[in-house]
Amino acid sequence: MGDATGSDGAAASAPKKDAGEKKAGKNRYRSTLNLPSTDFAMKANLVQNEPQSLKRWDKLGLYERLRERGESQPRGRFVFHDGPPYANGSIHLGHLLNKCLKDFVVRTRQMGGWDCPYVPGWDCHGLPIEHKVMTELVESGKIEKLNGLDEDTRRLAIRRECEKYANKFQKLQTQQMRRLLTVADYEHPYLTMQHDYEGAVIETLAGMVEQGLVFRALKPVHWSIANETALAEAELEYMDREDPSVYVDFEAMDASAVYDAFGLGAELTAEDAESAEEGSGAGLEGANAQRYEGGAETKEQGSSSVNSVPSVVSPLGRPGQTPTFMIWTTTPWTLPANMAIAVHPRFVYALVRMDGNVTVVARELVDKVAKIGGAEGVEVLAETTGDRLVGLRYRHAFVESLPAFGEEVRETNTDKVWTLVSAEYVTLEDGTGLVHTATGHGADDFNTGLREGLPVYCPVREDGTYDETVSEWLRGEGVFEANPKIVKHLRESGHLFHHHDYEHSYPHDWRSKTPVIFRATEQWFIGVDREFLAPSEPEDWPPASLRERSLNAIMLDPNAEPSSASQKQEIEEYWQIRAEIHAKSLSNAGVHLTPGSSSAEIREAFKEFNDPQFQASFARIHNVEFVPEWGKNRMRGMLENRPDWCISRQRAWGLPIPAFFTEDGEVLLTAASVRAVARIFREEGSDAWFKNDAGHLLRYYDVDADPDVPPSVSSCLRGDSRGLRSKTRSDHGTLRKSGDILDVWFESGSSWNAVMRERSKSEAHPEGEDFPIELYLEGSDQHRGWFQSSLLPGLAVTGRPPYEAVLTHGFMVGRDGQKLSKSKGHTIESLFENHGADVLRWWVASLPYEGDMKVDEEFFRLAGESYRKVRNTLRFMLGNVGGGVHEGMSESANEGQDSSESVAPSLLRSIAPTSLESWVLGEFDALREKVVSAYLRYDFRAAHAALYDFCNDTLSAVYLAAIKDRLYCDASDSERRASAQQTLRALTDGLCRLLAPVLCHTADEAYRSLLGVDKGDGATCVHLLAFPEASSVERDDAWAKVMEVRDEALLALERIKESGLENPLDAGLILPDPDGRLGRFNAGDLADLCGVSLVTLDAAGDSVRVEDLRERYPRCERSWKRGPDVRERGDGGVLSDRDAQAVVGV
RNA sequence: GGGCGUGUAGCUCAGUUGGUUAGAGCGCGCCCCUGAUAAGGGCGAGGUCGCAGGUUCGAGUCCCGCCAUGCCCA
Repeated sequence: MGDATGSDGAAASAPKKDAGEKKAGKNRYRSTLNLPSTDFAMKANLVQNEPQSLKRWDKLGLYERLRERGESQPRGRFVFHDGPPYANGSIHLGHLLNKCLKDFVVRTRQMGGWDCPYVPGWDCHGLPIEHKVMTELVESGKIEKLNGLDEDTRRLAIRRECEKYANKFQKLQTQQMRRLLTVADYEHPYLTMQHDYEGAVIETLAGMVEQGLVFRALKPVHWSIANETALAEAELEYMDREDPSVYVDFEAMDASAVYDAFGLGAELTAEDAESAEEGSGAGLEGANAQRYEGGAETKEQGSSSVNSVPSVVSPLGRPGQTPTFMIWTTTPWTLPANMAIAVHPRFVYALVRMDGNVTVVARELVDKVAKIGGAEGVEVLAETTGDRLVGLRYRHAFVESLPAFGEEVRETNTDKVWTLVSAEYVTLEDGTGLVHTATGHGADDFNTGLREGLPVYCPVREDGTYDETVSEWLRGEGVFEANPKIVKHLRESGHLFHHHDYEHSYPHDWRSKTPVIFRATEQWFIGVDREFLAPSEPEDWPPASLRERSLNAIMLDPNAEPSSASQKQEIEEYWQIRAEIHAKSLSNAGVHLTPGSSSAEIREAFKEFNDPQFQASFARIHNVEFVPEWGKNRMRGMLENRPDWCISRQRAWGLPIPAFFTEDGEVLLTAASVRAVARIFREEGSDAWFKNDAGHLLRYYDVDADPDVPPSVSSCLRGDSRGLRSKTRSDHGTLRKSGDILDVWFESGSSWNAVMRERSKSEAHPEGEDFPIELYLEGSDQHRGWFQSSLLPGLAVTGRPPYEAVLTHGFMVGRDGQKLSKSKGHTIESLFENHGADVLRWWVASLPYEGDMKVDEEFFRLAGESYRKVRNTLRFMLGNVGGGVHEGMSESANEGQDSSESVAPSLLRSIAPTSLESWVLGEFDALREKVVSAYLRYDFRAAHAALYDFCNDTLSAVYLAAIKDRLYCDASDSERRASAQQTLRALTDGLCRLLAPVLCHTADEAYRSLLGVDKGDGATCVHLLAFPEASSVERDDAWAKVMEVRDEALLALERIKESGLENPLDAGLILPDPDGRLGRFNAGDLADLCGVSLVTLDAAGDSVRVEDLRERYPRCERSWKRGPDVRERGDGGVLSDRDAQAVVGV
C-alpha cells in the first residue's frame, strides 16, 4: 500500500521505527498470550441460522415446555389475547410490528416469572375473501353455473371456495410469523370459522338478544336492482353516467316565519307588494339591495367569508309571495321520499328574488345557481345564518300527505318531516347549500334522520319499482324510468327552477355493471342506548345502556391513586359530578355538602352511602388501562358518538344470523332459539344453515320452554290451534331462514368468549381461568374496530369489559412521514432474506410505537449495524470466558434450567468493592433493573437503548477495554484473570437473558456457546430461563468519582496527542486525589481503566496530569506497557515482572 | 369538516410536576490501536425545539391560532 506517499519528513520516520518495534514484539510473544477464541462467529448469517434455531425449538417443543412449566411460575398467569389478523394475503410491515410487539410481551412476561400462553388467531370470514373468490369465479366463468343453483346451494359453493382461500392464507401467514421467530401455539390456533368458535359467537349473540339489545330496523344500503341484493363498498365500480340534475323549489309552509328568520320587517301593503312584483328583475332605485344581472360575474359576494355576519338587510320589507327553499339533486327518483331539507348551521343563506320567485339559497352559491338556471334578474333581499332556518316547515313539491310509515323500532318524530334540519356535511361545492334529505336513500340522510328522529322512508321495492305509498302516477314505476316523469311533473307544477343533464361518476354493480341505488332495507342492529340490567346485577340497580356502560367501564377508578395530573383532574371531576347527582339523597341521609367541598370531603361523605344507583355507578367502573393514556380519550369520543351497531350483512361468507320468519313476516330470534342454533353450529359448523331447513336447525329448540317467543310465531310453530305437535320438524320447517350473515366484527369481537373463556374452562374454573383478559394489543385503528366490537358484547353478556388494559401502536409511514404506499411495500420475504428476523425484531424494539413510525430500507440496514455491535460485544466476551462450560461454572447453571444461579455466589462474595468486577456488576444490576422494568411496562424502546448502550459503553468502551490486559497477559491461572472471566461469564449469561425476548435467535446462540453445548443438544435454551437475578455485589462509593476522573483523563490524553504522545500506553497519569478516596483503589486497575501504563496519585493535585513514559521506561514486548519493572530477561526479551512470570508458566 | 395523535441536530429519537449552557445513538470530521481486525477506542463539529401569538421572573414543556402529517369518522 502506498505508505511512501507523503512520508518524506523527519516527523514521519519516527512512527515508522515504532511500527518496526511492535512487529518484532508481536512475533516473539504472541503465542504466549491468552487471546480470545470462540465458535460464536462474527458474521451472524441469520438467514441460514435462524431456521435452524427454529427447528431446534420445534424439536424441543418450546411452547409446550413453557406451558408444562407454567404451574410453577412464581407470578402466576399473564392472560394475553391475540387479535386475529385477516386471513388474506401475505403479512406486511404492519403485521411485522404487531406480531413482534406481541412476542415481546409474551416473552418478557414469560421470563419475568409469569406463565403466558399465547393462542394466535385468524379472522376468516368476510367480504374481502368472498369478493376475491367471486372475482375468480367470474373470471373462470364458473359463476354462471352457480347462478343456476338455488340460493342455499349457490352460497355453499361459494363458501367452500372461501374456506379454501382462508385456509391457504392462514397457513402462509403462520409460516411467515414463525419465520419471525414468534413463540405461539401455532399447532392450535383459533380460526373464526371453526365450529366451536362459530357456536360461541352465536351464543354471544344469544346473550345480547337476551338483554333485548338486538332489533331490526331500516337502513339504506347500496342495492343492485339487477341482482336484487345488497352490495358492499368493495363490490361497487364507479363509472360515468348521465343523470338529470334538477333544482327544485319547495314552498315554505309559513312565509312570515321565513321572513322572520331573515329579519325582515312587517308585511308590505298590497300595493307595495304589487309594485315589488312588477319590479322584480329590474330592481329598485335607491334600494340598498345587492343587484345581480342574471349570470353576470358579480364576485364581491362570492369572495366574502362564509362566517361573516349578515350584512345585507333589505329595507324592502316582506315580499307578498311565499318563499321557497331550493334544493339540488341528481336523483330525482328519491324526491318522493324526501323527508327534510338540511342546511349548514354556520353558512350564510340568502333570500333572493330570482326570475320572479323568492327563494332561499346559500349566499356563496347565489351566483352559480343563477348562472346555471339562466336567471335574468337576481336580487338578494336578505341574509341569515343556517341555524336560524332550522325548524322552518315546507310543502313537498308533489306529495300531499305523509305516507303511513311502517312500525318503526326507533323513536320517530313525524313533526319534523318536511322541515329544515341542521347538518354539518352540507357543502358549498355544488347545488344550493340546501340538501334534499331522503332518509331511506342516503347514508348522510339516514344519519341525519336518526339524529332528528325522522322516519326512514323507502318507497322503493327490491326490484327497483315504487310501492303503493307513492303518488298514483309513480306507482310500480322503475326508479330510473321515473326520473323524466318526475322532472316533467315538477316543471308542470312550477317547482322546477332548472334541469339539465349531468355526467358524473356513479356507483355500479361490479357484476351486472348496472347503476346501484341506495335503498333502505331491514337490517339487524345492536342498540347502544337500550338500557338493561346485566346478569350479575341486583334488581334494584338502575338499568344502563351499552353506551353508558362502555363509558363507565373505561373510566378511571375514582378511588385509585392518580398517577398523573390529568388523572387527578379526572378523579376530581368524578367526585364533583357525583356530589351534584346525589346531593338530594345524601342530604336525606343527613350528609350535607357545600358547593366548595373538596373531592376528599365528598369521597368521605359517600363512604357509607348505600344508594343502589350510586353503587351501580361504582361497580360499573372498571378502570381499563390505556397505553398510551390518550387512547382512552380517543375511545371515549367514539363511544359517545357511535350509532347503533348494524350487525347484518347480505353475503354468503360468514356466520348466518339465526333468525327465522313465519309466512306472515313475524320473526323468531330469541335467546333460546339462537342458542339452539349455536348448538347445531358447534356440531356441524355454520354450513349447516345452508344445508338444512328450519326443522333441523331448530332441533334443540323447545318452543314451549321459551318465554320470549312472540305469540304469533308460537302459534305458527305449534302448527295448529290445538297446540299439538309443537316440536315436530315439519312444523318448524315451514319457517323461512334469514339470509343475513353477521358483521365479521361481531365474530372477532366475540373472541374473548370463543377463545379465552372457552379454552380455559375447567372444573376448577368453570367460568374460564383466562377471563377477563389482562391485555389487548393492536393498532390504534382498533379503537373503533376490535376494542369496541369486543367491549360491547362483553359488557352485554358479562357486565364487564373483556380486557383490563389496551395497548395500541401507530402505523408505518414512509420516510417523508406520509402514508406508506402499498405498491412499494417491502415483501416480508425480502426482509427476511436481506436482514434476518433478529435484525427486524431489533429494529421493532427500537421504535417509538405509540405514534407513527417511519420506515425505510436504510433503517433496516442501520438496525443491522447496531445489531452487529451487540453481537461483537457478545463475541468478545464469549472469546474470553475460557474453556467453556467446565471451567468454574456451577453445575446448576450448566444444566441451563435454573433461573437464579447465573452468577456463582461464591465468586461474588470474594469480589472487592474497589475491583473492576464490582463496578461492572453494579452497572449490570442497574441495567437489569432498567431493562426488566422497561419490558414490563412495554417500553421496549427504552430496554433496547439501555441494552445497546450497555454493550457499547459499559462493556466495550470501559470494562472490556480495561480487562484486556489481564485476560491476555496474566498467567492463565492468575486469580485476577479468573475473577474477570467469572464476571464475564455472569455478564454474558445475564445479557443473553435480557436480550432473549428481542434477539431470540442470537441470544440463544450466544447462550449455547457460553455453555459450550454441542449441536446435538437441543434442550439447552435461553428461552426456558428467567431474567437474571441482581448480583447485589458491594461497590465502593467512590466509583462515581473514579469514572469522573477517568473522563478527565481521557480528555487530557486527547489533548496531549498534539505534542506527539499519541499512544496512551506510552503515557502515565498523575491523578489528583485530595480526599484520598482514589487511594483505596488498585493503581493498576485505574491505569487499565484509563488505558495507560501507569497511574500515580497526588494528594496535592487539582487536575489530571499526563507524563510521557517513553524516555523513562522501556516498553514490555509482551504487554506493550511501560513501567519501572520492565527490563531485559533471561530469554533476551524485554518484559515486566508479570509478563516474565507468565512466560515462564507457559 | 370533526375526534385523537405527531412535528426537538443531516437521520432516528430522549427530554420527569415549566427552572442552569436542550441530551443520546447513527452519520460526518479529526485522531489512536492493529492481540475483538470486513473489529475496537478517543475527541469534535452539528439545534431560532414546525410557524405565529399569549400566560409567567422564566416556556421545548402551559394556553390560543395556523401549517404539515398519521389514524378513525363525516
